[in-house]
Amino acid sequence: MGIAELTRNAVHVLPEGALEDKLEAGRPLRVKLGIDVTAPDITLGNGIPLQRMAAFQREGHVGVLIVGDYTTRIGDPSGRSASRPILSDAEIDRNAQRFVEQASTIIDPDRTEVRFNGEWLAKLDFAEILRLTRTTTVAQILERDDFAKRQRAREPISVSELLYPLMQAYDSVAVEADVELGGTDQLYNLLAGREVMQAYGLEPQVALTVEYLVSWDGEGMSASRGNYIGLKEAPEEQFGKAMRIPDELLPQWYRLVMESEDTLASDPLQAKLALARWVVTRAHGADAAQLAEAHFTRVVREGRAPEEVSEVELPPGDPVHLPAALAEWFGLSTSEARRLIAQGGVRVDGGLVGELDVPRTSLGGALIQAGKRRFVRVAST
RNA sequence: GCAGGGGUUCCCGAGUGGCCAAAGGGGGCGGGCUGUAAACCCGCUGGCUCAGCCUUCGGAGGUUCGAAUCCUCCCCCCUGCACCA
Repeated sequence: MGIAELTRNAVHVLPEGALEDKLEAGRPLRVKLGIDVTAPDITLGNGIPLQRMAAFQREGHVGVLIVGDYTTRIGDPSGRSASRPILSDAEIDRNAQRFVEQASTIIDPDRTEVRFNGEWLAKLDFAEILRLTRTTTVAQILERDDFAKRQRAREPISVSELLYPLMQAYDSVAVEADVELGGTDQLYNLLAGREVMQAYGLEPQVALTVEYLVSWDGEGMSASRGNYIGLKEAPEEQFGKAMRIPDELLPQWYRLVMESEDTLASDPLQAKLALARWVVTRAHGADAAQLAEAHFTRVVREGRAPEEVSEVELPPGDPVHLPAALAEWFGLSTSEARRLIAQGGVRVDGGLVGELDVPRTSLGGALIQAGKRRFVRVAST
């Protein structure tokens, strides 16, 4: 146990020796992790630092989960950055609600404080904000790698974005964090938190960053990029997406996600199946994992229809104009549906479709397939 | 404020009067193959009951038989200068 487990998969634990000192004090440490509310899902990527939080909790420490509702509400006023859409209050609240539920697949909810940063940020008046801004300099903030890159690339940086690290740092002041967790991309923000805490007369937090989980597209997993597995996503989705990662990423996923020391089985398919099973099991339990795997085997590997297929109604008219019907059933545009048919991607009861207009009688009760894994059953007349 | 450079289809990015629904790449989708929703190969990728029609190139007008491409005004971004409590 002890420190090795707490810092598993860590990249930075700064400053050196500080964590040890805090642990020696013997009191429960407050371990902070902030999460954005821009997307409704917490991802397997967020799971990596959450797993560290869980490790601290097992040692008797307290997790402090910060929901960035206020930071999200403010958004990015440049209006240019699509990566930070401004959400409505209702959406933010709904997302925040789901967060705790999702995070609880990893952390111990009984040893977790959930705090919304609007709780303190909303109360700051201008004078206090100025006090906060005096703790740092523009040069320091621009040092941060992504700002530096955008400067070089001559991309816009709004002033409010420069304030983000300070807001996050202030969170640490508000909750009196002992340790702040984050991906390696967060290193700057975590260190900024130290300086600001010090300026506010608090003992600065320890910055603990963990490796960033790389997704199937080779990019860091993030909700805004869409390349993620949600911690509470449907079992079949989780399973399929896990099977989607390239073989080369398996060792990293084993280490970061499963925290497994296993040298991988020589058979990458088996290794990946085991990973997929593991992910679904943690989120939904072993039974769900088994069902998800059965679904995967049946639909993806064997190319058969799933056991459960949702039922749809036939549109009026005879013959039935298939592009319009498919568009309706599968949420496509009729043009997409046409292409799908033209490319041999549509089957009715297993038979390839060539015609755009099909007699009504041939569709009643039929199994319609669009592509490899989209199925629908037409209600029998 | 002044000067210069920019805003193109989901993203990046070509395109400077007709051959442009717009190159190329990414992503996505479909097909093939397979050990997987890996890898690889091929195709498709604005909409529409589709050999045709309709709507797109920051916005609004205009020139022209014809505009993403030319003109006018406006909005936004970048760089430099000026300003700098």
